[in-house]
Amino acid sequence: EPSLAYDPAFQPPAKPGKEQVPISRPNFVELCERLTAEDEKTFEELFRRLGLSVDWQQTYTTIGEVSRRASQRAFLRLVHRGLAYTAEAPTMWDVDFRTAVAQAEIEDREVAGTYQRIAFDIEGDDGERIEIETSRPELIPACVALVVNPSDERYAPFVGRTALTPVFRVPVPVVAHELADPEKGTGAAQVCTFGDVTDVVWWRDLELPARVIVRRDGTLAAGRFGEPGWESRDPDAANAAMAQLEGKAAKQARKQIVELLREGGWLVGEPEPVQHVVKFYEKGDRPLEVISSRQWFVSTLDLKDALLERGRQLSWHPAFMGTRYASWVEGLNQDWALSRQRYSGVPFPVWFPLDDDGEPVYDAPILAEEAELPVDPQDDVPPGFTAEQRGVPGGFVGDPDVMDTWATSSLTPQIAGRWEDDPDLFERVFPMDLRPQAHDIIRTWLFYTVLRAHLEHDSLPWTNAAISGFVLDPDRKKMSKSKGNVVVPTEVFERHSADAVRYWAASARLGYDAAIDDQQMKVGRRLAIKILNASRFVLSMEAAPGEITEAVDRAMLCALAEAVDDATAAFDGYEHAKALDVLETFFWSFTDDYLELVKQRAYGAAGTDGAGSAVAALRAALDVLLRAFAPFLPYTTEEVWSWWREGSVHRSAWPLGSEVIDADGSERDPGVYEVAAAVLSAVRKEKALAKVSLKTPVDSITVHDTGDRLRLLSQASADLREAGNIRAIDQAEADTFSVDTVLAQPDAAV
RNA sequence: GGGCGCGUAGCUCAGCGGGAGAGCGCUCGCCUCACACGCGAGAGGUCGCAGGUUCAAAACCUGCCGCGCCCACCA
Repeated sequence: EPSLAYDPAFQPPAKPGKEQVPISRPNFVELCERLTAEDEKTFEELFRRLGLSVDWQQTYTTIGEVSRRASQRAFLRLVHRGLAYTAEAPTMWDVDFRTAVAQAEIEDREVAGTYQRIAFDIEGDDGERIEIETSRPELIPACVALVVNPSDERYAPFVGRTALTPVFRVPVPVVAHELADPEKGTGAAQVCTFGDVTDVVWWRDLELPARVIVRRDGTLAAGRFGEPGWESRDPDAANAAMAQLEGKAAKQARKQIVELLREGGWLVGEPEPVQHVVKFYEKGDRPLEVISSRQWFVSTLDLKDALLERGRQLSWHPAFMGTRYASWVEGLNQDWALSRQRYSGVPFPVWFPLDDDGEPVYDAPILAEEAELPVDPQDDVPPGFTAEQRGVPGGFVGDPDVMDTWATSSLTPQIAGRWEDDPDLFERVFPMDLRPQAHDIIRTWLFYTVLRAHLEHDSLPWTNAAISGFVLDPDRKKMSKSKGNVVVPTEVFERHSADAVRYWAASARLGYDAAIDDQQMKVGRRLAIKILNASRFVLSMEAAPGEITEAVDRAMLCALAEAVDDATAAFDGYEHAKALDVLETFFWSFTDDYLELVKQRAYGAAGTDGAGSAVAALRAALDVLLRAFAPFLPYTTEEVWSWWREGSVHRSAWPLGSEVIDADGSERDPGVYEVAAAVLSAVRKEKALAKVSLKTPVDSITVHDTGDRLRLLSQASADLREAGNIRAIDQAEADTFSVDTVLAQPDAAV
């Protein structure tokens, strides 16, 4: 409640009740700051727990001094270059929030409405009429013309003549304009100031007068009919009718005027209920009105082509998201309405001089000096004035408006790069590499950021845009507070661990929605536990690592090198889910096949050299795998890393295939590993089908395969015999792979 | 009205010109000295529908159907 004074003792109720509590503006701002501090803590705890690699010394707030200065500086520079301007213009307006809103904050909603067919009399004649159809008859007092398509022969005789509005008997011209659609309604439309954006176009193009009747709170009020600008052939009737609409909101006024139309015989037929699409402020409950008001704008319409080109220069991940940006830019129909009639926000660094009558001179704004920023024109005094001159004729007044929040957010790269405050840093980091964000704010955060960088730096703000989908609830529904289906991150951390949640999140591709999936998180948890156990096992081998001489050891490392290179390529293409998949596939084969194959040799079954080769290969693989999994499972990998390595795995280098195996220049060939794993798997299958334990001895197996693969198999036969408890391995050349297995007879074992 | 994306095993998805796949779930078996928070195995699909191109189509082209989203001057 703006009239209340600051109350230092004010305490909000412990629990919010239904009753609104009046509070002064300074107290309100204080509470906002308290809540913000709490929320910041909550977010930091959440981000830390998630294991995000945030540099916590590089934080900023969008209302903080650095951001206010950057926002105001960027704004002033646009004003000086003529790219930001103040103008009285019809703008989309929310009658509940009582502020202008930008095109980006508007959304369409389908609502129930009614079309009424209404007759306008042609003046000075014998009962000729033009009929129109409208869903907003309450705007008839604001009607300034009737419009038809120039090619519409039905109405050609009327163009240039004068019609009289029903009820109010206001003379309005019948005019022609291309945008009038012969197919819609009757083909003739009333032009009102202002019913929608099309009205604004007609009003501007056809240079029509304005008769505004919608006030900023959404209620109706007209001028006095009969006076200049409000001509009427029957002023008394017009004023009497208007008296019935005065002060009513659009919806109520609509009912009222339909009655007046009916009484006067101007209503043709009965009103027809329809579902139609109406523009709403995304946070609003009532349809937007178009209201003329003084606002700050930033030029965008003249830049469409340049902004489309910026969109083409940007690397989109996935690529099709660039289409959304393009269709948004192509559909722009107004400059960016930058000012908001709100309490909280970054103020404009602007004052207006007051003339001798105490009226603001909007054409001559007084701009702050860059060196003084940030300023608050409500407290600070403009250059050349004294505090006593505030609000008095010949003095000045501060611009009361604040900027659209996107005015600050669109400077994120500049603010984070300490634009103008640290030129060396800025030079090094701008343009940045990557903007990660979801697709819902392409038209706002992404678009405005591209716009600001284009205007201020003649460049893109970053080279890549990684556009994610939404996290949906477990039933694939969009989460919303009102539906009560919001899943709080801390809940899933508690249930599954941060690494498991990251695993699930990393499995979702950019651009596609992902539903909260407990099963998938359990799989992630299982992978994490498997890494812990396998690592413990590898590091428990007592044999000293030696030279990697065994063919199967080298082959496993070749397979690992390929997996790592595939994962690297996937990451380079912003396909983190694919990178994870490749690594995971290798890892499960590593534990299920390779570890089983070399387990006995690593224990020493084939002597010191064989053990040394196995242990060295195992450790080399583990070292690489931990680094490769580190971005996905930061806690698990860091834990294992701490068992045997110095420092943090997150500061170690990303692994490359070349460091694993190519050092000696030999060719990569994972063949021995693949063939041995296939044979081991075939033997396990026989045991499973026979429903016997996997340690059941095997008398002999006969491997049928091509000569090449049999030669590879020979290099791993000792490991294979140990792993499968096989006494003899026979080979037979064949075109296709198969294994005959002869299990040992139970009585033979006795 | 225009556009984008998606429709593959019960579920979540990968594959995007030459063998129909993975994980989960389900069924069966196994306490094998890293892990029973585990291990092994099995069953399960006319790849939305209809045409076309091709020696060959889940994949390419055309049309349709369904779902989701974006944009639109919606009188």
